[in-house]
Amino acid sequence: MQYWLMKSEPDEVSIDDALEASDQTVPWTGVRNYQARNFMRDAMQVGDGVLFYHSSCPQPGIAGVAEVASTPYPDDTQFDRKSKYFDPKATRENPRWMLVDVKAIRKTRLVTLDELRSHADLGGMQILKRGNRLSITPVTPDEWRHIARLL
DNA sequence: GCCAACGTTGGC
DNA sequence: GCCAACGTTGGC
Repeated sequence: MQYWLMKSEPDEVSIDDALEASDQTVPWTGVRNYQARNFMRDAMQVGDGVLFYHSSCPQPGIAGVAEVASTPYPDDTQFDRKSKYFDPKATRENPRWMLVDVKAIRKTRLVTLDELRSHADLGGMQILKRGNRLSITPVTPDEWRHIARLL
């Protein structure tokens, strides 16, 4: 069992959108970074805990709790010419981008970046590091427990 | 909209 | 394999 923080732009998929989806589950489409892909493809297990993070919005922060709900499979948007996530170098035989399904468990109060920064125990979180851009990052069990108490 | 940080691309 | 140029991310 591992823990993860996954960023989503609420304009695209918010925690509310995920909760309203069928089975409260959404495919985590659009990741086009190899490190983030590798986490989904190689490291995630069904049932892993997920902090659902809202980014690129007026109030960035942790907005909900979710879990990994599938094994990895190809991200369909890479094959769709009309999608902004289309990748001309990807083929069905040789997909480049893999994803997992994420099942929303519950919406939480918004734990903002400022609040996260105010907790010394969370100082090591990747999301708080300068220049961090990775949309999926591992969360340690200690960080998970600490954040769970804030929610 | 700005811009620092960082990933990717491609010429060499 | 280096590295400059370019593109993207994401908080502010």
